[in-house]
Amino acid sequence: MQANTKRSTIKEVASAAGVSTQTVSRVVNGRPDVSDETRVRVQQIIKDLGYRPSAIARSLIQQRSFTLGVVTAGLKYIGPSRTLNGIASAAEAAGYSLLLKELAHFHANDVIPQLNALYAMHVDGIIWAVPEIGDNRAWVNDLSIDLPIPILYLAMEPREGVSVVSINNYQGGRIAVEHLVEQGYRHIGHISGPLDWWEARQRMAAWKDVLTEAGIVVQDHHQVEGNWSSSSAVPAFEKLYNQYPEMDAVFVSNDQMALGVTQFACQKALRIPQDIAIVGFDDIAEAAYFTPPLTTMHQDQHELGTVAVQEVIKIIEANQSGIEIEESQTIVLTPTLVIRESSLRQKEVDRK
Amino acid sequence: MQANTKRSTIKEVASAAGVSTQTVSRVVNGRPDVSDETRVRVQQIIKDLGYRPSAIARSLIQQRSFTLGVVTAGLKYIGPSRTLNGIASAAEAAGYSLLLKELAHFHANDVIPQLNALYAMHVDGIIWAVPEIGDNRAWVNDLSIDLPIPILYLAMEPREGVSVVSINNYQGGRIAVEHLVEQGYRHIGHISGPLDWWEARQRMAAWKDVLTEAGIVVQDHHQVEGNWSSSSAVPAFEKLYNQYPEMDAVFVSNDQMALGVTQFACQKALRIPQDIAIVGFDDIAEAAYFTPPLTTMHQDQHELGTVAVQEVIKIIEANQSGIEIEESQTIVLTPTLVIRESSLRQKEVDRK
DNA sequence: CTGAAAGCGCTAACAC
DNA sequence: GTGTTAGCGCTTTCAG
Repeated sequence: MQANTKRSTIKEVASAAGVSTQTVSRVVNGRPDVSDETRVRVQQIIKDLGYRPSAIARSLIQQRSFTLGVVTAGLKYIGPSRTLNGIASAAEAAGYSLLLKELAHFHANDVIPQLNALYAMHVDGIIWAVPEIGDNRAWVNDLSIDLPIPILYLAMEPREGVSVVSINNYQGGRIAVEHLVEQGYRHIGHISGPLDWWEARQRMAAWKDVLTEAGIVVQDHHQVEGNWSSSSAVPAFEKLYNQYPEMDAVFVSNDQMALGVTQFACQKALRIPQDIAIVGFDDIAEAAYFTPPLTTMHQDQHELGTVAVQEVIKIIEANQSGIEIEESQTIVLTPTLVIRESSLRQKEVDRK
Repeated sequence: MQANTKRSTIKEVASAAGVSTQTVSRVVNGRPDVSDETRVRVQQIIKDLGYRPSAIARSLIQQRSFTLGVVTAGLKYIGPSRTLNGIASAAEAAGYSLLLKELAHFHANDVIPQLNALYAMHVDGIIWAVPEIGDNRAWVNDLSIDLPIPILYLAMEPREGVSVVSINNYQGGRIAVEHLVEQGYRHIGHISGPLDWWEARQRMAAWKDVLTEAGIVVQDHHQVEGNWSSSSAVPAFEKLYNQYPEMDAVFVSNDQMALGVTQFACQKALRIPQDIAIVGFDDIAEAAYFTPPLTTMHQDQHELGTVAVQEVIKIIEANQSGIEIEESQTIVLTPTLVIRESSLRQKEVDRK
């Protein structure tokens, strides 16, 4: 039992045990070249003194911290949190600690201080998990902030010379809209996310392409922009419905907005999916319990995080052992369609 | 522009500038006792070499890291994420970094390694943000893991000799149920969270107490246990409804479960709130867009996090300047009622 | 205003 | 098996 006052050092353990600090170090690190007798004695003293080795002193000398830096934003939303969850569990499994920085805003482009702060803490690698918005990626190719450690980018448009792990939003959008087309819908509107978001543009582009390929003419007034929130979707859908009254289905760029659409439709006595079919994106936990349950694109943000961790660590280990590996890898995960009631062409029997 | 290869040191800067490392240190730390000429020259060289001071070397010598350890669990749920969000923004504002550990399970009680890992990284304080479940707090009073740094506990039953920042779940439960009683409901059921959770027990106790005080007899079959998820609420509510058919209102221990209840009610053609009123707990972003919009207890988990950070830092700074402060403070935040349609006694006019 | 020496807590490399 | 020496990158202390 140690006193709750100060950190005990390897030196104190050494002198209490009557050995050198070196021997204590060997015991702590489980090296084989210590006699059993010594080992046991030292271990006992370590316990008695409540000695806990200093990881940062070790980092300093080994030039290796077994720590990963993570820069994120918008943790109050479930998407970024699920990704962080994946990062945290993979890091834990790999024996790495996590140093977390959250940007105050998604748009923040004063990123240099964040990067420097992480580097100052000797992180072995960095995962940049802030979504790509507007020009907040302009700095990526700025060599002046080049760090001697790997940086892995999440949820970003793949780029030359940069490691990226991403979800294929374009493909996801295609699958969603193709599903609606297959169900027989021909007047398919779109509520997009904010169009300065790369992900929103990808999903919208897919919507356009699939319809065009199906021989359906896409016009500007078939689409309205939301801001990802349920509240934004209510006026957005109202506007869309007014300017596109033939609309019989809508691809909504995330589930929160789909919820807003659902509420509005309910108020206007529009039946889902008989009068208007809905497909969302994300597959949040609540989607299965909307009224009616929401068809949506499931994206595995948890896995996005775990893959990211595995990739940085792969690069770190490779650098460590001097192996040259291809610098910039790009990994893309594809979302999957989860079909629920909100998008199903009803059979005659279903119409009461 | 430095080469993307290795960390440059204070020594390199010093010799390149023709000064001592001491002088470089003074420049880096903005000390006044350097001539302007020297300062400018050194700053230029720092830039040229891409020198970034090592925070861990500094931590080692100053015995102070300006880093907080955070232990959390369940980041895939929105509650813990919102708290982490609050922690992160407050830490950023105070100039502290965050070292994050996520427990694989809520129940994990092998906490010593987590604590030790954080301490090994020289964190200045720890925020324990894992909910209190079963006996996963048994270790709190175990002196053998006493650390020489402050630990602040979140969302835990207040205890002697321990600093706690918590949300008053009992009070929140009372407010929720009192609202239903005021609306005129007399047959109020309860779907609780898992009863090994302290928070679930608190809310349930409040439900019992308020009804009893109102002269309403509470019986065992008026309550059913869920597991916080929407899916658990469907069979839970079905069972509750069968065994308590007079029930005209239900206090559900979180919003996800309230959503499950909503869906089931809708399928059974039970109208909300005419046939069954619902009050939830949490005020998740989606709650305002349920059909009908959900009355719920808003708990400010973001603030829970910011307050926690401010408290640990207060203790840290006090210890630092040798001031003795009362060791164990308890701060309790109270949730607020957000009234929406799901709980309103309808006027005649509202009934079509 | 600037520098030299010592050392934070630990481990690599080498001796014995 | 175990100890000694040196030093990771920085700051504190004390001289000048």
